[in-house]
Amino acid sequence: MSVVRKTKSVNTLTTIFNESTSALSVVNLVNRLKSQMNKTTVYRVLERLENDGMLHSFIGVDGLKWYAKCTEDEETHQNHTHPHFQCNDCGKVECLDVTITIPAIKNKQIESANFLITGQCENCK
Amino acid sequence: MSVVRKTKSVNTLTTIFNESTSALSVVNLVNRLKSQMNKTTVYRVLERLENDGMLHSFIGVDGLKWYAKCTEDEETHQNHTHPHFQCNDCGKVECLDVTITIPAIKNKQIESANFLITGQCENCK
DNA sequence: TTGATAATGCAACAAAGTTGCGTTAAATTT
DNA sequence: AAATTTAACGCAACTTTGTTGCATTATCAA
Ligand SMILES: [Mn+2]
Ligand SMILES: [Mn+2]
Ligand SMILES: [Zn+2]
Ligand SMILES: [Zn+2]
Repeated sequence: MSVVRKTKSVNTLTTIFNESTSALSVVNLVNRLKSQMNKTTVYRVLERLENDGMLHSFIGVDGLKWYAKCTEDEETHQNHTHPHFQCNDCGKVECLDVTITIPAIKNKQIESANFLITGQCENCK
Repeated sequence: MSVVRKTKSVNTLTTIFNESTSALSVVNLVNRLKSQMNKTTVYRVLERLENDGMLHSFIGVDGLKWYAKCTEDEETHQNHTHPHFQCNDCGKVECLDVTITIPAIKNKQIESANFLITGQCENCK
């Protein structure tokens, strides 16, 4: 349990992620919350929410950090290995509910996998 | 043809990649070549070598940019979609010669895919 | 050897993310 | 309800990665 106090910042970010269907970049959040909280706070709250299992993070094509809400299944079973999709046209990033099977790689111990698929989303293709 | 002059910097970096079996991060290259060339030059030469099809790049787990030599097959057929492996213990990054099949994702047009698998390499597991 | 210009060095900059520390405000105790 | 504790915050300064503009250098071909 990383978040021990329900602060205004925690509530704001929790609400944003609960109301969003897509992933959100830290840069985006820092910008739109500029008047409400400090950028350091954004980084720290997101980190805590991830530790709590509410959010998960990944790196986008541009190298920026993105966060998305975990599904109930993920929160309980820590099954966080799903691919992400980033639209090259509108920039939207989403979690994909598909399973990608990783072949066994000889002499290597696999711990986690990050899949990032890019292309055109439903609105842009 | 992006590289039109065989400069000392181009030769240095070409040799490094020809002699390396693993991928190399730009940060690493900038550091070890500090006495030989400017960091701007490192960035620019790598960009040109990638445009020429000799190297390909990808983003590591840490968000840093990595480069690796393309295989002959990749140089000719532009078949650059292979996974990469990053060792969590020693930090080594390699290209993996395995095929990962991306399932069709409805309502989305897939353009490219980045796969990054992390774990322990042969030396560290 | 000379001339055109691709490539480099350098310094300044931009953007993402981190750190330290004093202050504020949640939550708990009295 | 007031006092206490300390998690969380704001702010400023900093670090790191990567980029840009421009003067200078060195490659290559005429
Ligand atoms: Mn996701
Ligand atoms: Mn590769
Ligand atoms: Zn789109
Ligand atoms: Zn290793």
